[in-house]
Amino acid sequence: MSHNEKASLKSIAEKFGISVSTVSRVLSGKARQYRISTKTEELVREEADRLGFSPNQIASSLRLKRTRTLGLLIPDISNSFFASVARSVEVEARKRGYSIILADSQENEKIEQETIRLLKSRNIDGLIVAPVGQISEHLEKLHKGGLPVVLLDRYFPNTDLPFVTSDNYKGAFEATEYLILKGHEKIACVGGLPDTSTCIDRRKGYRDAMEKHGRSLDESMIVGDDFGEENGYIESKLLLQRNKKPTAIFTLGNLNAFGAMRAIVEEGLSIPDDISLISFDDYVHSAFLATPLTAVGQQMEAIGQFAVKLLYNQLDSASTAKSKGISLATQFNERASVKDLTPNK
Amino acid sequence: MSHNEKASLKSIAEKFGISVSTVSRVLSGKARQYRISTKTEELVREEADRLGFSPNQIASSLRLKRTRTLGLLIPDISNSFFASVARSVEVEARKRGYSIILADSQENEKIEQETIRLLKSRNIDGLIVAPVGQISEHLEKLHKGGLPVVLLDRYFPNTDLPFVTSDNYKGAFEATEYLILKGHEKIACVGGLPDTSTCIDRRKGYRDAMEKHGRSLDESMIVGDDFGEENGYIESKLLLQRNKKPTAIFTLGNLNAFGAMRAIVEEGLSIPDDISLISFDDYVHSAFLATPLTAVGQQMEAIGQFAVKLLYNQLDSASTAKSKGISLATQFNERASVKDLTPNK
DNA sequence: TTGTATGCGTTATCAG
DNA sequence: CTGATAACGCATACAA
Repeated sequence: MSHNEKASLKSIAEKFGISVSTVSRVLSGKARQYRISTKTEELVREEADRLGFSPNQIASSLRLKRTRTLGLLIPDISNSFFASVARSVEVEARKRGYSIILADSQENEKIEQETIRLLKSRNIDGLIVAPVGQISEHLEKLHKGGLPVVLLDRYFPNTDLPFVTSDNYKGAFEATEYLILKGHEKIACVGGLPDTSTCIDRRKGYRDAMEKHGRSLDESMIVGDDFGEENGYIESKLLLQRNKKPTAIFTLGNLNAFGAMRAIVEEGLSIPDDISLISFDDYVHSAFLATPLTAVGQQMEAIGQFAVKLLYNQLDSASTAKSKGISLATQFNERASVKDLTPNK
Repeated sequence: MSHNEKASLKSIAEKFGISVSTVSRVLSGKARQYRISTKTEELVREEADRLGFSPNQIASSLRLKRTRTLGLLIPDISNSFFASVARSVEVEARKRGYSIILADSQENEKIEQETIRLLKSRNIDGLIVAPVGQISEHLEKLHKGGLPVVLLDRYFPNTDLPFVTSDNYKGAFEATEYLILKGHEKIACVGGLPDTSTCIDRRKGYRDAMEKHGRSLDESMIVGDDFGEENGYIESKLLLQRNKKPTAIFTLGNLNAFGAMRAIVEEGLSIPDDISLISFDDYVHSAFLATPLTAVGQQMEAIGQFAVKLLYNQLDSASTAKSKGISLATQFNERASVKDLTPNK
């Protein structure tokens, strides 16, 4: 039956004694435009269906200089936040006929740079990237070189690279204010990679909330080197062993929060009785944690969709929309990890 | 400076008045083999570096009929199990010079089939797939058509498609036996998509453990339609409202477990005092759950690595290794979600 | 309504 | 040691 060498426009054309162009036109939906006879069109269509044939995208890409492929470069796809965003990106991209080449930079700048080069050599039409470091040159160069780029989660303030992120400032501000209104004075801010926009904005939200409410700003309460669990653990542990412990910890990322929990448990303390905890990044199953965690949720699905949309605006030359960047609202999910220290009225 | 049209073998060749072939040879590391003069080689190398140029993979792919691209088709990349496996696959594949086109079938057979077609038209060199349904024809056809395929997580017993999965039978057997040894009689088995190998094997493990220990096998205690949270919730809820409630629930997947927890909480019961819970699939942060969850862990990273390795065996024509399938050991993680019902000695 | 011819950028073959 | 050339499969300008 199907012992053909390998289907192609040519093989189909030969089978019916017609030309490759005709087959190409039919299969790329241009039968109308070229006024191909219904008979011919049918013939080709049926044969293609029978063979399960679709034109070779590689050849097409070479010819059209367009691969309909997007690069998605993520620091850690096993992190639930990024996994959710990635899913959204993939689904949204496929809707528009684009495939996703996934790459994991493993939170490593060098891998990020190498991978970008790799992706470029694969002729992606656009790149969605959650950058690892604070260096933006390589991305700006790409962008200026004509490759559509959209930043995810983190952005670079001094560039015009479009981005999609949450309103990190406001989310952090609200979380901190919530703690303050619950009567907390000594609030620690734990975790985050210091030079990333996410960390900077969240810390600023924290600071401004403290100031607004006249809380003294103890800089030694703002600690953290990255978004990892280990860092949350270490910094929390140190904080908890001080003379003047904080009464609340605000972690800047979901992994930081789990590290903090580990430290808290290890110190024999409990949440929220001994110490309150709030985290940026909500967790799918936060409600089932030992103490249901109060957290700042992000709109992962929307982030992914916007990223694709912003990229699409750049891909579609007709589009005039030149969005610079988008901040999405966060959601404050109050659960049970914060103790109310205000005197009962 | 770099206001070149677009770098290519040709543009570089012209710049130095040499031939495209020579440039190609240098840049594909065949300078030695073709005994290119050191001078020429240097020249080309430097220029390529200066431009950050790598040969166009699309053109190369067309010529070589090999894309160095693998398809990774997953039912839900936002599920932490698959996210971890995906990360491992991507890292392992990149090590070997392969890129990953990620596709999410959204637990939908139709999307799976369409996507496979899409991936094929993109000329992937191999496919790693965690199939949604119980239909294997499309995959067998692919495989017989010469496309290397490796199944992930689930396999089809009556085919010779190579697979990587956990030892689901043994993991489930151990979990069930553990419950029995803790004195449980009425043990429910909740969740799982009935016709998948994972579900079948896990249920068989459950059944055999029950039988081995002379427990009556109440078929109405084996319930579930899929691996989702909602199904875990519904089935658990129904079980808990029976006259003769189970004293323990064994869920067949991580999402099922969260559904079960939700039902348990909603019924005003507590784990493990009122009901014990064990789940297949461990959870990164199971230890921090309200009741630290006893669970059967899988080796996500190894699964991903093996998948790539098995695929690689097929890609590498020189290889004789024709592995049929691999089962990886599970790990039983005892925590605190199971109550000991045995009389104190 | 259809066909012919060209080129996309690369690699392999063959020829020097 | 190097070069010219053909071919990979497709899409389009041009021709009929």
